Amino acid sequence: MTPTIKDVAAHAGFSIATVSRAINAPHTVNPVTLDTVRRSIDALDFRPSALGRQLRGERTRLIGVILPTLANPVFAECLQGIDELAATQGYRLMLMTTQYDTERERHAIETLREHRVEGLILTVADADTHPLLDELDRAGLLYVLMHNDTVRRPSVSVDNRLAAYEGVRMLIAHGHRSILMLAGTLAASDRARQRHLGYAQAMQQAGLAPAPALEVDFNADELSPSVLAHLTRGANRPTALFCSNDLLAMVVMRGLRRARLQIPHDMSILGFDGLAMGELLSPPLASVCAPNREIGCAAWQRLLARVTGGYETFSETPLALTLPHSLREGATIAAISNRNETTPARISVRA
Amino acid sequence: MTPTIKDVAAHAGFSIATVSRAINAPHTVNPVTLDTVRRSIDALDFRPSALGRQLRGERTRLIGVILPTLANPVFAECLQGIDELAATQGYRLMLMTTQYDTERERHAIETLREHRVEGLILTVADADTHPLLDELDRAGLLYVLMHNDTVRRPSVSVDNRLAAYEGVRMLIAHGHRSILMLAGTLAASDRARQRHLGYAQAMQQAGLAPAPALEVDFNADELSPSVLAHLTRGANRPTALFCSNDLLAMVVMRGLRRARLQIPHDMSILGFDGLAMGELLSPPLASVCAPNREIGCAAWQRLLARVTGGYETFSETPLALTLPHSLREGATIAAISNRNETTPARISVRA
DNA sequence: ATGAAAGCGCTAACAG
DNA sequence: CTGTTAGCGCTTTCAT
Repeated sequence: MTPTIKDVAAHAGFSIATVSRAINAPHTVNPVTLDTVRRSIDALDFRPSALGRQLRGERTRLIGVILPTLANPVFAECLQGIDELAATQGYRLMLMTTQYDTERERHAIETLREHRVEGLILTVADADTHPLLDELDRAGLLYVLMHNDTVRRPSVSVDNRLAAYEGVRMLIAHGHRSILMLAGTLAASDRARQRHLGYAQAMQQAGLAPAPALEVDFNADELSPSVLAHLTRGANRPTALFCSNDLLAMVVMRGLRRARLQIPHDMSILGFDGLAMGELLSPPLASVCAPNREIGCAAWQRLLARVTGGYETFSETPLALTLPHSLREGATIAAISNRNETTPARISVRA
Repeated sequence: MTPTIKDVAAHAGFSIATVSRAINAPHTVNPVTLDTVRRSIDALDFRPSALGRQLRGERTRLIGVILPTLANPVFAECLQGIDELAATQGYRLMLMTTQYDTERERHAIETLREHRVEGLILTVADADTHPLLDELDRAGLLYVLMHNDTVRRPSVSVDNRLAAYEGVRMLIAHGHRSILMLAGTLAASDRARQRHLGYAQAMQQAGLAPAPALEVDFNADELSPSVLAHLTRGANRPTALFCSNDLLAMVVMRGLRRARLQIPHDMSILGFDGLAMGELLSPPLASVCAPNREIGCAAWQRLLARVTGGYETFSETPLALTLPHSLREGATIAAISNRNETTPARISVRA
């Protein structure tokens, strides 16, 4: 069906070796021959099989990418960065998503290894304790994590703790004293932990009491009554919410609006991720921003350096590469008077 | 480095054929042998090379996916659908993005063909006149388009013309008479054309004058003065905008807000795509919704049917599969009194 | 400058 | 039930 190098050789009247050379090292073959061969290649619409090549040579120029989901633009943004560089440098991407499911993670890694990918770029729930990553280490398969917050493994991320700390300090600077952190239900992730740590530190430093993260079901249409109760009831109801990611922040805002709360008048909102889309919201979402696309690019570059560089196993740069974060003030944060947080917050012009 | 079937054979003391059988047809080998072989496989951490397999067998179980960009969630949503089914059915995805660049499209197709993908799922700017697709037809490489609106090629989409028609009718039903369509600058796409057609039909049918689509730069931070002039100036300024996609709608809304226009009070907005995220906006974005995820799923199923089914070249179902669209009323549309469109619109409770 | 031949990792006849 | 062998499409010595 599909023509092979043999067909070309026969058509051109040369050996397959010559055809191979004509393709891979044109200068080593007689110009006239070269021309003939090329004509045959065109005539047959021949396309060298990557399979055959890869089997022969060592390099597959294939990189595996494993992401939790594409429903969250954070990962789509990272992937954009990766894809851009991959395309430039002649590498192919094999993509698999896991929905944070360990079984699917295992399966993805397995599949990708069977395809002899030269390396892996991935995001997992919790990197430190992930057995599959230990396995990769043992097997010597190169990988770089994105977003995972760990010093034990090759990774690219922001300083989640510090970033969250600064974000919450900003809330405090705006006069908020009762601040709650919200997280998704599956949020046993390393970065969610770090973000909560930063939240807690900022609170304590201001002499405020940090609370455990409140879990919110991402997919529910409405906020659950119990969550809503937490957010609205009496005495020391929170005036600001720190959401562990932007998508969650958006879901929460919708829930609050449906419950007739106004943002930021009745509740200030701070997200995390810095989704490009957040800026398009009304009001623009305040967020602790990670450079998602750049994280993807950096992960790619680190991986490629190791893949091509070869042997500098460690001792090079630190395992964890930390990229700078930034604060997007947005307009979902209102300053409030410090007088009395139990009454509905008042709008301040300073916001 | 990586162990091969030979290593396993040597380690187990059997031939490579037996090892191969132990893997692919366990029931055909002696249980004791099987056990030994499996032990060796584990001991060596052997993983059969997909390369070797593919080279031998006909099937690569590899599908290429070519998307314009992942920055627009429309495509990420489609990809989710594809990926879900691919994972279930044991296929691998090779992903490439093009940024609507023809050269990159060519390159992506080329690369994917070299990898002997069994089929292609893709979205291009304009399917009807796309020379590369003709080439695919000629070469007999199976493909299915997503979102492209054409009857000439295998595709899955909504009826863009009809959907847009209904959307604009909805605007008209809300009392709007001066309605403008906005499109992205690179919007020479087949679906943008169909959507404009639907817009024009709805307008004409209501005795209103359709205007050419107004081009808006997607990436600019602010709306250009000339665009803004179109939207706000005097006599018959539009009271509603039909945006050719949701992302554009969001950008436009930001621009309008910066220009101190209120939505929907001063301007009603209707998007197209039905991004999941649109529901999270405030106000929730009215949109003509395509079932993006399902489009991905359907494209996958059609492709796989052809890939595995084999020979029913045509005569089966029609080339273009049209999935049902829906209207999401959202809250970016206000009803206006029909009296006098030249004065600022008034809020109506009916919205 | 070109060709013959080996071999990459694997599967599939075909023998035994 | 197991082994031998050929060959998938290609690159790469090694001769010529």
